[in-house]
Amino acid sequence: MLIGICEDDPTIRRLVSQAMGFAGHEVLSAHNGGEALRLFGADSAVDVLVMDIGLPDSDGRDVTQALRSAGQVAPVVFLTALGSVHDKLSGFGAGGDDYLAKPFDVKELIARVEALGRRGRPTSHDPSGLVLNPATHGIRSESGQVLLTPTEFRMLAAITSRPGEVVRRRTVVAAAWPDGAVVNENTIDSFIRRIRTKLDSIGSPVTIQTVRGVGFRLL
Amino acid sequence: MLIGICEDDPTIRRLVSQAMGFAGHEVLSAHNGGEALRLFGADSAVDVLVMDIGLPDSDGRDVTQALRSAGQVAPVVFLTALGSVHDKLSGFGAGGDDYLAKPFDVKELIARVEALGRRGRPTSHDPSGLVLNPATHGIRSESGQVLLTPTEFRMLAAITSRPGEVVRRRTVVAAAWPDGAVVNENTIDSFIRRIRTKLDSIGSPVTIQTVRGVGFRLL
DNA sequence: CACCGGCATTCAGGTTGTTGGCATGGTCGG
DNA sequence: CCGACCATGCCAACAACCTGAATGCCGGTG
Repeated sequence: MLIGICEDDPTIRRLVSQAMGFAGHEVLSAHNGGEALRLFGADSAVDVLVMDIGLPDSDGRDVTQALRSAGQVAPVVFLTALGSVHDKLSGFGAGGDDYLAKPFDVKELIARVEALGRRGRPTSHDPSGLVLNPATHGIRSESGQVLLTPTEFRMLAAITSRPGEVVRRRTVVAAAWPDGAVVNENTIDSFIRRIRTKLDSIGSPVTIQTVRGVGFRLL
Repeated sequence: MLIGICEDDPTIRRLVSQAMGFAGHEVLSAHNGGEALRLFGADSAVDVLVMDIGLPDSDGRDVTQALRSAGQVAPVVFLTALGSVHDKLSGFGAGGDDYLAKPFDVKELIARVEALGRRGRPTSHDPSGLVLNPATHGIRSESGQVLLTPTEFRMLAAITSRPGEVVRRRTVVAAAWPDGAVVNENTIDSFIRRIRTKLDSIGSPVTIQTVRGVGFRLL
């Protein structure tokens, strides 16, 4: 895996880099927020980001949000000297996926990073390598990544949960509108269309096939 | 899972619906036998049916048999106010798979429903090695698989529900057009032909034999 | 408060797969 | 050998679906 690190303290940076190297991962490191924005944009292939919250030039949460709006969907682990619940929550609010208070055990960091990187169906190992990130509503394949809207994401999640199998329209609706809202049939098609557009905007190898009169399936 | 419930008592209906929702299942509910026949036909994707025996307009066992001959193969749990052994046996005789006496514990109902749902996943009880999947309208044999259209699927389901036995033309019609539509005799042949074509496009070992003047039979 | 941008929803029109039925030719039973 | 029944190929109508664009609905911003 390729891990992106944004951390101003050189000691921690080197420590983490070495440990990741031992664990078999590559590391790309940034010293501050500005560098992070350059290195970890949407075209960067990092699998997981490790982000210090207390950066010299900015707040790691702001950097993360900037990266998100630039299209970066990789999961993020925040590092911070502050251990309060409030900070933890604001970390998640900023689109973070995990949180670790300094001082931390390097092994724990590695474990969490690897867990995030693995995330994707453990059961139905989908052959496409399409990874959905619930924290950010982002999806990524080998060839790119893109952010989905909440409804788009729920809908796609329902379909990818059974790759290769047909998912009924009714099921897709139940997943996309959990409150049981009644929507025009056409609305479903509109969403499917936009998802398809986004899928192939990142050159994804997977496609959503429609099975007339039944539903959709991931191929 | 998609659970179909047929129960006239609104209290029980709501109770069960909510509980199923909590357990992560979708629910489709019918108030009486007639509605059940419309909602839970062969093209319905229900994974398990919960059927009250004491319905206002009919007997749940009769409804179940009607659904069976319409090609519905999902397992059924019967609910009843009567707890006698006799009723229990007649429930099994009607093609039921489990039995629960009122008043019942909702947790127990959920447990049984889930057990049945897991047990017969791609449901079809036919010995020929042909597997029908109601959720996807797909059929599979050792040698391959195809997707059928909704009408094709209902028709084939009716025939495979009695492998080896002759199914009358009128029975096939009733299964394929549950709304009681009147169709040209020739239309049946057209569909049979399409099904046959798809069957041998996957090199299926089973074939549909026509019994002149009577109907069809799976061999 | 007016404006803007993103999201959800709906509409209208074109496109395609499914249906149901026709015409034709074959096959079976008497 | 004839009529009833079934198989086959084909086509028109329809419903399901796709597509592009317009509308309404917030939450944030100047």
